[in-house]
Amino acid sequence: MTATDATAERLPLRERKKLRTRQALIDTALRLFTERGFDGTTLDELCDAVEVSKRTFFRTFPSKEDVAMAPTQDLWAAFLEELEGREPAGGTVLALLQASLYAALDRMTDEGWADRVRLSLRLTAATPSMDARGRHFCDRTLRTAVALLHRKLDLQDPRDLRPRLALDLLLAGFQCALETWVAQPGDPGRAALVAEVRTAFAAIPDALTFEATPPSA
Amino acid sequence: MTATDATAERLPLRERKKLRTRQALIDTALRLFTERGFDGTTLDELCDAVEVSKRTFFRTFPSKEDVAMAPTQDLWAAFLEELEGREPAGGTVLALLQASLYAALDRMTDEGWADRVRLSLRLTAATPSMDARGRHFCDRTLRTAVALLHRKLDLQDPRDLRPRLALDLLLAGFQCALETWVAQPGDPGRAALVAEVRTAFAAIPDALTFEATPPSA
DNA sequence: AGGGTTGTGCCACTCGGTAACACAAGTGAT
DNA sequence: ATCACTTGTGTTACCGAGTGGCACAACCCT
Repeated sequence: MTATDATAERLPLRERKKLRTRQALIDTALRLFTERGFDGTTLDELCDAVEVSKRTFFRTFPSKEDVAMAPTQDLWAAFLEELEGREPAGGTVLALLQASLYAALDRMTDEGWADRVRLSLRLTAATPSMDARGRHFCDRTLRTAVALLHRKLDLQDPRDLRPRLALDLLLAGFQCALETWVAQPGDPGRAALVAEVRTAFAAIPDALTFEATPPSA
Repeated sequence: MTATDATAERLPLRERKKLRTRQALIDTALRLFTERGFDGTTLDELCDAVEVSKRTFFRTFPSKEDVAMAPTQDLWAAFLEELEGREPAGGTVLALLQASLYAALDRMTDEGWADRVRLSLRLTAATPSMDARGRHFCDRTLRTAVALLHRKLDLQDPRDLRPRLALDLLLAGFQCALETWVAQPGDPGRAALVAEVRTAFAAIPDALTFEATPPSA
């Protein structure tokens, strides 16, 4: 319907159908989960609403949690693609990573993307099992990216922790940005998110030198 | 049997029994999960082995995953206590956090602790649902610590990201240390883990300034 | 010893997730 | 158009995690 249409214009009919039910599942899931809560919605109800069998659901998504986290997962997939496409040429690794993330954000041109991400994040914050799953996914992406960096930078020592730590910083900053963005009133769009990301990234260097002065002093 | 004995010397009989079955569940779970795999072991089998009803299991642990992650959770609880007990007095926040973690590690004096953690981590690495749950727990600890820091440092701006980022760095470094430690041959003890932590923490400043030089140059 | 409290075992149940198999729908040929 | 072939879907039956309710036993206090 909304997101994948541009890229799926001329696919075989079968594939288009699959994408349509996939998108319907995502949208309906976000709606139902938001209305009745994640645990308050059974998979059967969701499948009834979309008129799909439970079997089909699990062919499309690996778990109940994943259907509501598709929007953010798209972003991370784009991030990995961007990182893959970039060549290291001067500047810090952290800057390279940040540039990839900005580019990935720029690619999320879909109309409802920001709203879906917002719904998804609110659900994640309210649902432990979704939170857990989300962090697991994040970590898998991080590991893929670490391996990619090691390859791209041609690092001799596989135990060199610097790429890993840089990625952790990127992730931490982005998480912060997402949290403040999703807490904003109204429906701030993608641009507002990018602004938050810039703020968060700007705070990174200070985090190391941040002095622990006692409050009385 | 092993860990909580020192502190539980003279508790009411009922509490001691509870702790004993708890410890038995942890040890048996680590053994069974390691032998047959996490998914290859049903809760019924575990409960039969410990001679406890499934109902009792869920009164002791909130999920099947948690029983195998108790050792690390003990460490994080100790970390929070240490952080709570320390007063900020000069030095960076990051150093304060690192000191708390070292102190928490020093408190894990239990004989089998290192071995249990190793088993637990290997299981976690091999079991997605355990990994997810573990990261969720880590994040909850992080949030508690962030709130604690904001209170202790008497920060005016609740959106100040520096404590959060510093904690993320601490966590990232510790995760790195755990991974390399658990991959070491033999059964390195707690001291070896502390050494790995020092190495990882030493790499943190470099992560920011790490240059992305192309491999050809 | 006896009454109150608290943990435990058993039973039945819901729901997420999977396997097997039959069937319908899309695809590509003649 | 129609035929075989491939591929996605629905149905049924099932397993295992996790929960609620209730009776019962074990501990604790006096």
